[in-house]
Amino acid sequence: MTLLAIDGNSIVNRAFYGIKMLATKNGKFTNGIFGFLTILQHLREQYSPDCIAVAFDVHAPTFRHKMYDQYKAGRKGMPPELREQMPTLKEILRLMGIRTVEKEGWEADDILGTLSVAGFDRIYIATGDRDSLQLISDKANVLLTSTKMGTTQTVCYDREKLYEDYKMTPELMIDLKALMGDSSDNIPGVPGIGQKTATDLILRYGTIDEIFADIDALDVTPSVRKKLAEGKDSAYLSYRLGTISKEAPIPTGAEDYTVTEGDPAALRLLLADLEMYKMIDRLGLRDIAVKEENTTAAAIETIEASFIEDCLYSDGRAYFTAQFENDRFLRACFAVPGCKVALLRDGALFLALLKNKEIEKYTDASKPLHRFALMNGVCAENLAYDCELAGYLINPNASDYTVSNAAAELHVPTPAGEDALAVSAALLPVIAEKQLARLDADEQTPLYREIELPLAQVLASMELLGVKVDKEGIRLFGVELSRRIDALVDEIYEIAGDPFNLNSPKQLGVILFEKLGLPVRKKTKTGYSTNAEVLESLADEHPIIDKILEYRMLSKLNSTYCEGLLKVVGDDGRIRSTFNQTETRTGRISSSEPNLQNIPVRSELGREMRRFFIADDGYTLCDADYSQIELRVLAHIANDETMLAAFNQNEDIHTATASQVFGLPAEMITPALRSRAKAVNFGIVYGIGAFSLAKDIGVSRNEASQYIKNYLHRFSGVAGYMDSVIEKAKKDGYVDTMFHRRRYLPELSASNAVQRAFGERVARNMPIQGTAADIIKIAMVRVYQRLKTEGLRSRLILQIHDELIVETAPGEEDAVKKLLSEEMENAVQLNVRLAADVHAGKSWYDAKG
DNA sequence: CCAGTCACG
DNA sequence: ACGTACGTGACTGGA
Repeated sequence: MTLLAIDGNSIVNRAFYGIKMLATKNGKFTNGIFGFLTILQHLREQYSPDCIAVAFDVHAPTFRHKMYDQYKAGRKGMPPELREQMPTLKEILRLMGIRTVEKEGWEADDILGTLSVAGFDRIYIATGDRDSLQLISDKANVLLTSTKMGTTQTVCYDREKLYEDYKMTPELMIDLKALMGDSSDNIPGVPGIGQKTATDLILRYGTIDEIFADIDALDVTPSVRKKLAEGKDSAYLSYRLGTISKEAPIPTGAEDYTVTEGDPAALRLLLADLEMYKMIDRLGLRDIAVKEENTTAAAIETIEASFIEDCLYSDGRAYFTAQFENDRFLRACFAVPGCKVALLRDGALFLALLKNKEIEKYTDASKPLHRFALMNGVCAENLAYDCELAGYLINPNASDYTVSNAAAELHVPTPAGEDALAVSAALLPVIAEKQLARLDADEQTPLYREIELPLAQVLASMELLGVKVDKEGIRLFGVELSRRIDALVDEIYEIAGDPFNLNSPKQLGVILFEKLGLPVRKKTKTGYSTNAEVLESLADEHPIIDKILEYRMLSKLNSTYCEGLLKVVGDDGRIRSTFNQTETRTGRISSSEPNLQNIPVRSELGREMRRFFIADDGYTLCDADYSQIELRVLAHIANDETMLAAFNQNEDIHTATASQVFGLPAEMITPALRSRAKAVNFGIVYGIGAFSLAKDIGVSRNEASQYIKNYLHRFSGVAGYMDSVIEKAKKDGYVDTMFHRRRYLPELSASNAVQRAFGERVARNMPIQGTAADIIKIAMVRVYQRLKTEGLRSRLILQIHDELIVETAPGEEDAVKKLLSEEMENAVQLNVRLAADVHAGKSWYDAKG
């Protein structure tokens, strides 16, 4: 029989500090539990133990801790974020059929010690605490876990490995500690004797008994001899404190620790409450039927569908999941009454169903359906439900929004079945009902039905259309960049004296800060920081710096934009991106593979890239971007009279801000002052801090702090908003936008001040960024619809957060310009006018003002 | 697979 | 005493 004995406290601590703070949307912290279970599964897979014991310390009340237990006083108490996870962790272990062991007056160490001599053939002791190495024996191994770079690694120690690493036997580890002490455990050892001397003494003389038998006979320096003589009592006290007991009064039989079946159904429920859907999979609980209100989920029966009528549910609606491969239809599964699933393989029939306006459709993800329909020249009609979009609106903090995640979260029994597509389909009727009810309860139905659902079709259309590029132009630009890069590389190697990998911050750091001796301005956790901000501050120190900065810029342009984009140009000369609708925490869309939302513009050379984004023959590009949408949204939400007045009188907002902050009339605001005010405005939107503002505009921290004070004094509406939004966030646990898009903020209840401060900045920013995102989404849907209903051939092809681009057909330019500015400026009625600037041109470069 | 860097709004 | 503005995605080097 094999026993895995785990030091619960030690492992959960490692897990807690090794994994970034995870929390459920209700603000329950879960990272300690998650990390522990990850390590546990790892150990189970690697060592296949028959029996498992998890030992925990019993924590004495705090006063006792301080009064009597002085040797433990140096140990830090558990942070509340971890403490609150402990009862749940123990409950999870119980439901997994794993025994936990704790005994008043005994530490987890002692329990492990006792188990290390129990009647098993092999005992693996898992802990992060090196103390336990003394427990190694012929049948007991110690699995020492450590967290390196976020991942936990375990090293299996037996006698040999211990000797290899420490030149010690397990027994001598206690003697070693008796001499050198352990500050983390408040074990004094012999004062003045460190690891080096202690190891040396033990290697030469053996145990402390042998060392102290005759101190005068030892071949050591007089000072060491003196320290030993004075520290003898302390050494023996330390020996006793450092010896792990093997006599804790706990059960030691194999039958006591055999892993039982536990209660998988309850375990699945509990893990679902903790939103640990990946863990449910990893523990093989995905298909555990959850018993709820006497309903036991039945197994799925699959039938073939030959007619649309075969595909409908009892309410006449269609609930289905579909599978595509490169936009080719493979199959669809429809939930039909009686826990049956109808399998449809006929693409033509599926298309007919999609375009049928009478049938209300409920699906896991609608964008692929829109893509399929649009590719075949029709529109998917009457889509009432998209599980991903619903899940995203309910809580956008997750990473995916699958039907099975929703089922786990909502405690919906999962029917048994091999085919994930069929299982998801079978779940849809009940999942849809529950999620739609939740959206309603959270007042998100309009956001869902009028913004997100229609937007899915707009994004599908944009993805299919893509944007035309001048492939040859990009290639030539890349050739020119490569030429300049090669020349720069030669010059840099020449100055540095040796060739090295310029793309490696590590190697560059060695050259700059060791070889050339430049001053170190900032460090990262892995070494010297070499980012642009640091390099710019070193530009006057050495001529190599400017060349490196130029190299960085050119190689970024070449690798990401020239080479990267060339790889994804389609046969028709167009680039097609994916627009992700459930990615960001704020409600923005993101773009990937390739990202078309970060094409260079800020540097003149980078901006050249936009000359290669062009319109089809005879067409032009119409580019419309909102002017200061986030600040306008802020003015509205905060109902700030001063800011509203500035916008409504068409003043330049940064100048107006400068005028308020610096107490000068607008005519006296210099470009430098305006630029500072601009940074203040950005800071306000991001949740401002004096330090960062100071760094950004290069003034003292005090000065920056004064600007912020002035700002909040002059814009009292904004000041009031900043306070009230945080108050609301703390009360409700979430913030929301004008259109009720939500973001939960578990960070706000963190005990760590840095994390809490982050939560507060997010609370200030999300309603602003999110409302702006809502607004442009409304505009996108309307622009798309109007282009269609007005019979125009022009098409919306790109969105860059506050900017829309329409590829405009010959002769439609005036109509499109008018349509864009109308729909963007009138997407919502705020207390402030929304303004959009519209320009047309042959390329994106030309169309952008 | 993560950290560092840098492109965008 | 400590870390430092919101939201993204792509590329590179190196464990």
